[in-house]
Amino acid sequence: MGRQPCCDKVGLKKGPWTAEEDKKLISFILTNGQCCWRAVPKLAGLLRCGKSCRLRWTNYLRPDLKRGLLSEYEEKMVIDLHAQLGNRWSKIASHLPGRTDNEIKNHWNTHIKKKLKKMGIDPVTHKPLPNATEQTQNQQQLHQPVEEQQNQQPLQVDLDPKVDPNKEPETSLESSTLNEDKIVMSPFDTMEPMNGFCTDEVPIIEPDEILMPCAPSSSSTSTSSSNSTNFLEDLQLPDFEWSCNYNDNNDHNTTTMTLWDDDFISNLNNWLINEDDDSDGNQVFDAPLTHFSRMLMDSESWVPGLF
DNA sequence: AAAAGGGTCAACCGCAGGATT
DNA sequence: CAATCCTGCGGTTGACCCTTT
Repeated sequence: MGRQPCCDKVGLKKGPWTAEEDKKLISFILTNGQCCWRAVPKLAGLLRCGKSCRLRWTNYLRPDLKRGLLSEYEEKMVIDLHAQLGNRWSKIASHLPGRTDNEIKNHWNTHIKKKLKKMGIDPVTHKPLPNATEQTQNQQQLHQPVEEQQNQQPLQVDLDPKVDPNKEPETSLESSTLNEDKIVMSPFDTMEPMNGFCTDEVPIIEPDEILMPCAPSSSSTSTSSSNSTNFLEDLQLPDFEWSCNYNDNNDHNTTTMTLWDDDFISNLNNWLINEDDDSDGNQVFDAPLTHFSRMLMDSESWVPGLF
């Protein structure tokens, strides 16, 4: 009956990941794609449980991650989405490309929560705090309370084209049966100059849409990273330019999403091939440089859902 | 210069729901 | 159909870093 347990948790390493472990995990996933996480540690030669590998990959190593602080625009998105979805961080994250649920959750707990409290907004209910009438006026300009949103015609943003169009539209933000795929944008959003950007227009990167510069491009700056191992900084992944038709409040016309910094290919190649002297003498990955770019360009080489 | 305190965030834990046997 | 596993999610923790005293 059933299947074998995922991991026995005996002799498995815990705690911060080392650069060496990151190397192994990346090289494994680059060559094999995301398969059964349970098998990953064994196949990749890691003394971690599959869960830990998945977490490390999705929260830290995935090349399509945006790093650095959330922009003002992203913050507003998070606040609005949180008002609709509550603490469903993964749902919120799914509307913010390049951001992870963990990242958003952390940002919410460390930054946004305090900001909202300062502005006199209850971060849980998104309603004005009882003793914060003064601040409330302030915040109303930024983010209207839920009740007022309900009185105004909320803008229905259908984030999922598969949603039945004949469905009764959600009119209450506090509906306990809120369809998480239908996001009611706050009036704040309707007033905010969106420059044509809607959440349902967030471009989804398909693997075959990822353009990998084969030749090293001119130097580009890597995004800030507060990485304990400095691993990604070392990688210097080449920039992936994706044009978003929205502005954040800093008047940026485009948002650059860093996919791979420009020296990634050569760095990774050096790293995995030349520098990879495992203590046990195993070469983790010995594909030539060209293999990488071909693999990354060829959609068929990707396991669906790798990103 | 050192200690204390606070902030940040990567990683772990436990649970739920769906999948598999 | 029941038992078990797998994956993903949200809450929490603790190590590290920065600022203040």
